[in-house]
Amino acid sequence: MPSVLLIEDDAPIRGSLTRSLRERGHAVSSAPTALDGLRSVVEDRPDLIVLDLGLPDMDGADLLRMLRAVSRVPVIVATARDGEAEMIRLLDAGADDYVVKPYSAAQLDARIRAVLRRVDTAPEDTSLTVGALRVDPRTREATLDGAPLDLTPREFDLLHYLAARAGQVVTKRELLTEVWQIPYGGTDKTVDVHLSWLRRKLGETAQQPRYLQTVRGVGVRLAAPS
Amino acid sequence: MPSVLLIEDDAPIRGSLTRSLRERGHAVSSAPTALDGLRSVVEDRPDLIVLDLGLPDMDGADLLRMLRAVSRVPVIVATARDGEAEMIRLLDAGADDYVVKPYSAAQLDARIRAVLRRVDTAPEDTSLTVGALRVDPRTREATLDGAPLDLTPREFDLLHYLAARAGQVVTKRELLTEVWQIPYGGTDKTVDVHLSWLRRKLGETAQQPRYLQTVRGVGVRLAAPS
DNA sequence: GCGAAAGCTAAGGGATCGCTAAGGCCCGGA
DNA sequence: TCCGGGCCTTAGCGATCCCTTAGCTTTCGC
Repeated sequence: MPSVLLIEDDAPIRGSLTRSLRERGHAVSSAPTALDGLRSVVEDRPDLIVLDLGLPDMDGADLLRMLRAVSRVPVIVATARDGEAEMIRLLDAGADDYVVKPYSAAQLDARIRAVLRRVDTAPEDTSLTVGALRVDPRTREATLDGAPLDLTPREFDLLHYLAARAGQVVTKRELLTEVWQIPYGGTDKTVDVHLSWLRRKLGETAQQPRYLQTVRGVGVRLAAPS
Repeated sequence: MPSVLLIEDDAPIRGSLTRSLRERGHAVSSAPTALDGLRSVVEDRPDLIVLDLGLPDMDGADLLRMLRAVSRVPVIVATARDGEAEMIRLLDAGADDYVVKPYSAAQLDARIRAVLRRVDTAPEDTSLTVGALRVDPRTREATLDGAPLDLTPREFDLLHYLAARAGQVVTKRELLTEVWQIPYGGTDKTVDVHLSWLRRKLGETAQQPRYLQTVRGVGVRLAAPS
């Protein structure tokens, strides 16, 4: 279900829109100020933002520029009827669509679906490629030679971390702190076991490595086979 | 010149720190609130952020998390003397250093330089080249004439240590303490054996040295062949 | 030519690593 | 609330690799 963030300072409008959009099948969060909106963008990672202009704490164009700098979330801007000149500026500045106030929930819903459809068909590619191995953190899918790998959460995180550092040797300590989020303590054997499982799913063994090379005494390295 | 962003709500402090840091050779911008700080981060892309806790519009930990989500700018946190518990939390949350209020501009300047130095030297290319020999500690790969050398951990560490001091004579004692991490004790023969193995893998002998030259009575030297 | 330093080979033992299996935790469904 | 399944951790054993030590030989300096 697509999640929508609504940035709107007028509480009654915010409440009724939230309710209406939820009824129409969106997961909706909302924020009354630019600052709360930014925080929500970072923490909740919404799929789309509806941004009402005229916020108390920040100019709409500024906020839009900041949103663009932070992520590529699509933004629908809501503006008053007489602000069409600014509207054009905002579209140029990277807004994906706009609605003119007052607008109905049905109208907004239609715009949201349209924008999401458009964005979905041109998905941004965050995937990493190492040889015939592809790792996409956005969808949390990994494929080898085009065939999907069935990985557990840890296995995926591990593979992704290694793929992001392809060619480099990574110590087990580093993996424990970065992938496992254990700053100290924890045992290397845990990593060993997961590496073993990864190897199996990658169709290789420690004796016949292809992607996952152990560097004895140091750690492990993910690299394309030569 | 490194650019520093100072996020601090107290205007007099902000002013005086800005002036002091400029005198010490930093390009300084400043922001009185979390929101302005975020805007400045996005727009000015500072090299480092000094973040004073106790901002009016946002909790320090939240802001730090947002900063981290947006970019990897190093952050120095300033806190009151009695906030040490929170300090630890913030360091765990990704702060790079901290200063305790009240602090002098000189002190802050020192911290800034230290953090920038640490960050600058981190992602550098660390590979060493001696003649046709290349040693990269990051990937732990060594090549000779482009062909990879299959080295054991100790052999690699030994070669790397010598390559970092190419042309210099290094004693076996020094190698035992620095490469083997044995401050005292240990026998030179151990080093001899490893040097022998290294020679073999480098395709040379003690009689016909190319890179690895023994200086009788003193130690060994790694140098490009003439 | 002698002694000390260095080179090299071989072998034993220790550390690391690979993999399997078992136990426990968490979460979702009944 | 109980149950079941998936997933992670821990434990253990076997295998492999690598480092050290020992011993002999060679080389160098005097």
